[in-house]
Amino acid sequence: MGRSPCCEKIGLKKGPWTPEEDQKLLAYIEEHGHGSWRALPSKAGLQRCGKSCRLRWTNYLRPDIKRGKFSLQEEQTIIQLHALLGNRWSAIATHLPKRTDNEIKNYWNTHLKKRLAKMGIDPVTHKAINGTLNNTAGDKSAKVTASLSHMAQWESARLEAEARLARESKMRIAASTPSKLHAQSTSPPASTPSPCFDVLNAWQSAKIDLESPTSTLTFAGSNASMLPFSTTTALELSESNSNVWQQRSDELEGEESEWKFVSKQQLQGMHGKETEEHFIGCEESWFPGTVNIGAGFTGMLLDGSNMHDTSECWDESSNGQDEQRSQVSEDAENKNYWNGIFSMVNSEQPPLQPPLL
DNA sequence: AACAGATTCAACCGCGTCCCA
DNA sequence: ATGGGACGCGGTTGAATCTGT
Repeated sequence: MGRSPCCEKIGLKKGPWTPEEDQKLLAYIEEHGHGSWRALPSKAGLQRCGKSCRLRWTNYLRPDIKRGKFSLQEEQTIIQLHALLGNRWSAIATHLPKRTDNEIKNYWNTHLKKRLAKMGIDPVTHKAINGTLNNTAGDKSAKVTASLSHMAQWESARLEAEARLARESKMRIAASTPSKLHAQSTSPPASTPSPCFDVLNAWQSAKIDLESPTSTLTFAGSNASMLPFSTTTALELSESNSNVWQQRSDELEGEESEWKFVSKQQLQGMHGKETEEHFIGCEESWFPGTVNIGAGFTGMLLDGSNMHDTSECWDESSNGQDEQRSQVSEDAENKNYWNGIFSMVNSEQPPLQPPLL
């Protein structure tokens, strides 16, 4: 019920937008706001249906859209959230500032899904495809995945609800004046970047020692809570395994290769602790030449046990001591991990976006 | 240079949900 | 409680572009 009449039924234009149409739509929304999408086209002098205008605005013309390549962290976040939420693109987009659900969906379908498949990971279930991974990783994967799957099922529903709340809150915020916004005691100071829930930050807050005095990484952004982390794992890897890293780096080219590099670590059971950047205002600031380990959530699903050992990175054989330790602490770590994520979800305001004009 | 196949991504389609009278 | 309008979401399409032969 309630379906809008299609464009062709009322003789409206379809297909690609012309610069003139874009200009009309932009000018109208800048002056009046979009208001009712249904009423907008005639008011703006466009021979389009409201739906088409809304899509054009939300997916392309909106000023707060970041276009261009996805950063490594964005890719990781997408994968992680997809593992939790499935094809809930709008919910995933809630956690990727300046990216649209459509863009994320396209990127998933054209890039990430294929890469995961190539790596032997089922992009739907985020589980290892039988026989495509080495035994160690595969065994761990099955074990850990089984132990986490019920949690994921429960909590994905919860995250969905959180995403919904975030959307609603965003709408309220968009309707509020800046002064009202500022008056809300739970809101962050207007002068600081809006907090953006990031599952990686949650991960870090739950599991990672933030101190990394020897870090060589530099990052944009000033909010300490959003600072990325150069972890001991990353350092150990970049130092003790620098030769190997160099060798591997030589073999790999470009961002995609680096992504593969990270993924291989995950598959081999080596989980570094993420280095991280906050997306807002510092995209592309990660260091191509520095090990940027994003074990991340898919990694957790594949192998949620160890976060300590870096020597396994390029060793085909796993470290038995670490494995034992991992098993002992597995449950506790999983619990900490999930608790960290969901306490972060609960404590964070939804990502704020500039109010629509 | 020309063609074919593959890839990308903006845009469309149709359904579900929300809201209001 | 119900029906209809409006909007948002996820899946799909197809033109444009890229890549390989």
